[in-house]
Order: sequence, then structure tokens, then C-alpha cells
Amino acid sequence: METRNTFQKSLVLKAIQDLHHPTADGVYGLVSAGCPTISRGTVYRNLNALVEAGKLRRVGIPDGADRFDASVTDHYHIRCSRCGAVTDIDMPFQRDLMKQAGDVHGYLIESHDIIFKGICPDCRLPDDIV
Amino acid sequence: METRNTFQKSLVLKAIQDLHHPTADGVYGLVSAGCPTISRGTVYRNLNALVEAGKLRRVGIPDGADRFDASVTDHYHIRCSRCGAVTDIDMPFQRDLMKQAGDVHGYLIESHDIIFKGICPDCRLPDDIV
DNA sequence: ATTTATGCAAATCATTTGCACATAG
DNA sequence: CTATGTGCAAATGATTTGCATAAAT
Repeated sequence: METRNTFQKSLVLKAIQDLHHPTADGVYGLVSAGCPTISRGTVYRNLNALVEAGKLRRVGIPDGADRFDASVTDHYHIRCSRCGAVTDIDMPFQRDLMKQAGDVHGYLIESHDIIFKGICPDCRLPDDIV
Repeated sequence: METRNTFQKSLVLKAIQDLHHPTADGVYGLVSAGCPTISRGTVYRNLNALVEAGKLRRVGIPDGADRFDASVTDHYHIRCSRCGAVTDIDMPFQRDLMKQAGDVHGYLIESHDIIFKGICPDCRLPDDIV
């Protein structure tokens, strides 16, 4: 299937780069500000196409809408349990875990995701101990 | 809020123990075989109550309905990219990753989840190389 | 007796899809 | 030109919720 460059697709890609880890709805909000006629369906279709094309990463979040990430290199995410913000975590990718996991039950491991949950510096209160 | 023991709740808990990592719909299927009058709403409410009570673990699966796990101890999961089955992985829990992740950006880490993706032994074909 | 749980149906939220029209190549 | 993309609205799938009734304590 050939793929075409449309104005709408470029706006969606730009929105992902300008927002950090937005939901599809967040993208729609920003894009529709500059292009009021765009539809949610088009935003979803373009998000899927860009993920498919490897220009975007989809981050599945338990208990919530998918997030989209302009960075497609291997890395992990953390979600603040208070404000809900999703952020990249700048720590080494644990490639060895995949081998470990595969050895245990004879799976051929393709990938892995780690989602941390915690309280971000902004939401942290003086007496927070976990 | 007080919590009561109902016939329906016990059926839901038993279903989770008998199935492995079922979805809410899977639970509904098994439970309604023995109790045809139970409603999906009740299944969902009981699943939530049991998770809340710490008797069950909810496993969020990217691209799919939540799964429920009778084992509440710390462990990871793998999902077969062919048949979709979700299984526990019997490997050490990486407690040190939480400290690493927290140190990087000043978060107070509460927990983490790892979801592996791969091909299970049953779905694996002779020429599968990943 | 009082409060929590149930069954039903309608509601919500995220996402996908069918269709007629527009547009990129 | 012709296939792919768009806007719209309706459809889907998972889950939640309001309400009157039933059951647990």
C-alpha cells in the first residue's frame, strides 16, 4: 500500500514532537487548533500510519488511553500516580532481561516494555515516603 | 466501606483461579455457565473489589482487555504475539531497577511492570528466528 | 433494620470503520 | 487518472454507572 504525504499527517507528526507523550485526544486538541476541520478519525488513522512507518512509538498505559512518543529508540517510561504525566526514563535498556525471560519458558522474545509508577518531583510532598 | 461476601463474588474468585489470566469476559463466560443470571456489571464490580482487597492482580495488556491474575506476588508477564496467551514469567523480580529509575529523575518509585512480547513454544515454527 | 450488592440498561471512553468526496502522486 | 486520504457519523469493544430491588450482616 502506497503512502501519501498530506497536510494533516504532517500536523499530527508535528504535534507529537511539540507535546510530550500526548494521547490521541491531546494530539487532536493541538492539531484542530490550527486546522479546525480535521477529524478525530484522521488523527487516529495518521497516528497508526506513523507508528506503522516507524516514525512514532505507541506507549500502552494501563488504565488509560495510549500515548505517542516521538522517540522511537528503546527506552522505558514512568507514569506519575498523582498527575498522570508520562515521561521517558533515561536509564540503560536491559537487553539481558530478554534473554533471561526467553530461557525460562522457551519463548522467542521479541521485545519488552517497562512501565514504572511513582510520584514525580512536582507532585511529591515533603512527607511522602514510599 | 464495608465489604460483603456474596455467592457471585466467590464464583468470580474461583473462576480466576481456574482460568489463567482471563479477561473480564473470560470470567463472565465461566461464571455465567454455573450462574446464568449473573450480569457483566457484577463481574466487573467484583473483579475491581477483589483487586482492591489485594486478592487479585490486574494485568494491563497493551492493545487488549485487562487480564486478572490469581497470583499477587511480584512477577512479570509475557504475551505471545501469535496466540495472545498471557503467562507468568518465573524470573527474579528486579527490585534494583526501581532504585535506578528513581535516581534518574527524582521520582519516588512505587512499582513497576514488565511485559515481554514473544512467540510461545506452542506457536513457534521451525524456521522462526527473531 | 440498614447498608452493601445485584441485575438491567443506558452511558462513557477510546478507537475503528463504512461511505461519498477530495486530493496527492 | 487512480489509488489513497479525509470528514462525518455510526459502530465497536471494554468498562462504568444510575436505579430499583435483593440479600448480607
